[in-house]
Amino acid sequence: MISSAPPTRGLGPLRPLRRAFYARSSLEVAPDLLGRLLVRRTEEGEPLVARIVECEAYREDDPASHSFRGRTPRNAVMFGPPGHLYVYFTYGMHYCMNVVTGTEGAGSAVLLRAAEPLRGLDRMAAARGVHDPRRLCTGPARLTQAFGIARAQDGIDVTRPDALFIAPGTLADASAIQAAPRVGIRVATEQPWRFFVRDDPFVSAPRPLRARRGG
DNA sequence: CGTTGGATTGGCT
DNA sequence: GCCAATCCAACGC
Repeated sequence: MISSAPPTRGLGPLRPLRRAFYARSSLEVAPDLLGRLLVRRTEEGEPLVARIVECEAYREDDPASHSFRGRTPRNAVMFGPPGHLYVYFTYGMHYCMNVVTGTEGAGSAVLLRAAEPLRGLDRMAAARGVHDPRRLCTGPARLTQAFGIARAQDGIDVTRPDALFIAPGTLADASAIQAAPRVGIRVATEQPWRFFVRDDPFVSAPRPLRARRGG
């Protein structure tokens, strides 16, 4: 018996991608995040791990971006150095998380929208209040809630092997990466800056996970 | 200082 | 398909 690990793919090394990974255009970083592993370390237990399957690029010349109208206290982290976490609160109840990209002062980031939970599903379920694996990390606010990310994590450095980072995992096949318009925005809807793994069941649809007749 | 609406989700019709 | 939940940033006066 070599291993008692669950029968998933090997995770590879759980160490952070370096800052150079993030120091590129959000349009380059976003598709390069698909298949990577989001890793959450807390004081207790093994780390939470999920495979990123969907994200969206935002940039400063982009009317849909929080950074479009300049720096404010809320979006300040977006204008800082790459490789930091930008967490924002919205709709009075939800947090969403981005990784800052590009050069310091640019104001670009990638919104993490959905992931396939791989480790620590029980604790994700406890944080979310549901158990269906497809409802744990499928959607930006769900992902953030499952990972215990909130205002306190705004600005943390994701190139450190601390609270939250992204490990190399296995980049999704280029042939499986699909681009489409971003979700939930009212402007710049013509830009295909949402990137996701085609046919992956953990990608969020505009109305995901509703019971479908015969489905 | 008042108003508006949001990079969402879950529940009901 | 529709809408409430529930806070607060952004903006106009």
